[in-house]
Amino acid sequence: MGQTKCNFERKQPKEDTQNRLLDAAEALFCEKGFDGVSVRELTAAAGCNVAAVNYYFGGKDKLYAEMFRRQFEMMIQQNLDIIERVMSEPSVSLEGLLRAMMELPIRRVIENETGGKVMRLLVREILNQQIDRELFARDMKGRLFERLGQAIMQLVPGIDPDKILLIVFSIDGAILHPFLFMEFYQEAMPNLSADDLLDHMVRFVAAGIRGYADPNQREGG
Amino acid sequence: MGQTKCNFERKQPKEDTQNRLLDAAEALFCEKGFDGVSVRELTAAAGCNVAAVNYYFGGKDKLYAEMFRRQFEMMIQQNLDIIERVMSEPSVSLEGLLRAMMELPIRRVIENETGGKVMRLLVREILNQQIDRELFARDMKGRLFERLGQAIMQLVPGIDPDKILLIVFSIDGAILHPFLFMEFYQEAMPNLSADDLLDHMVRFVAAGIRGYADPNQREGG
DNA sequence: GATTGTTTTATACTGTTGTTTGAAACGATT
DNA sequence: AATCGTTTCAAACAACAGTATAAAACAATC
Repeated sequence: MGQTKCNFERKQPKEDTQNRLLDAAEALFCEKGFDGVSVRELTAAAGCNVAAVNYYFGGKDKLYAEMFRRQFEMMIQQNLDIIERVMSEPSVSLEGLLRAMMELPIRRVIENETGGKVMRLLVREILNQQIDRELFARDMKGRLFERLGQAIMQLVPGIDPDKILLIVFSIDGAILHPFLFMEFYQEAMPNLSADDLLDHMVRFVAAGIRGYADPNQREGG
Repeated sequence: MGQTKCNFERKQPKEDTQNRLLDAAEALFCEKGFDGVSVRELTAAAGCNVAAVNYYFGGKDKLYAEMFRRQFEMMIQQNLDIIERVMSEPSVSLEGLLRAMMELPIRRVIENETGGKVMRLLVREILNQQIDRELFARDMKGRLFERLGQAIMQLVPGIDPDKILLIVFSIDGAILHPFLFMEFYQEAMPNLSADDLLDHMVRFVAAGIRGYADPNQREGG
């Protein structure tokens, strides 16, 4: 359906409006949520006809899902890349890993970039239970959390393997909170810089993790 | 408007449907969100006519706001009461305070009570920016967080007062995460009990906080 | 240049939304 | 029993939602 025979040339127009729709979806849905945006508003922003979203995606919900899938995939991969990069460094440390993982999202949300809004929307939709739970659970928990757990157990010895998932969840909670409530952070602490916040988060979370280390190793780095 | 002269008798019918509507609103909105529930569905659940919501509250949004205000007020007050109670005990400790604050919400969400759903909805709506930000900021941050910060500084000496708000926010993040993602916790760790989770959270957060203590006091309880 | 398959368009359709209306039902006071 | 204010009701309202349709515009092939 919707494929010309020569699929290397002349698919400019098709992918063009299709991508314009995806871009508009990203911007508008993140701003107002699924119900807050009408198909007409969406297509107006993309500069095409109302029927386009049905023609290309088969419905508003399908477009929503597709836009989400892409963003989500990107986010997971970025995080995995960061872990691999940091863990391959010779001077690797728990604090270094935590900072590396936290830096990108924090800076993004502070500078109010698109990536930040997408992640907020992601959480929003998980809460709204309007998103494919399987996708989230498998990709997020299965891939990212498992890898992060491995890395942390490697960095700080003596952690009970039964507890590592709880620890990873707590890290996630620490990252998510400023992400979700950045405006309250900034309202309560107008002079808070991204570096100050990062310093705090690394310090707090690292201490929390090291609380789980084998007491024999507790004092070591 | 809508008040009989003798206001001690015979306001049964009025308050009755009004409360039935608020109850239905609490249950349904928490389940499906504002847009997910129609006025007809709402009034059907409350067993009254569609016009009732406009008659009593002046609109769907006003009913929503009113139901929220009540729940929110209750939640803040409960938390403040817990802090006062714990802080007045002779055997008060940081771990004791944390456990007391975390116990109620965790048990609520694990047993899937109404209170848990309301809190999820609260976060959801803050993310959706559909709620009076002033109400949240003033009550939540202004009252609860300030009191909690005081209590913690009292319990673990040597914390830089400039950092206490960040610490309180991090505590909030630690509590919120299992709250928001309990189903993933249970899916990933089917045998996780409320006590196990509480133990972890208290341990993790307490360690994070004590990481901020004056090094001289670091070893003391 | 006619034909073909793809994309875009304007418009219509069906359903649902929140809200309004005016009359009926109710309960209590006179 | 008549009157009063209050509450409930069925029905209708206008607006907007997502989707479907059929014709037009387009680009490329033969």
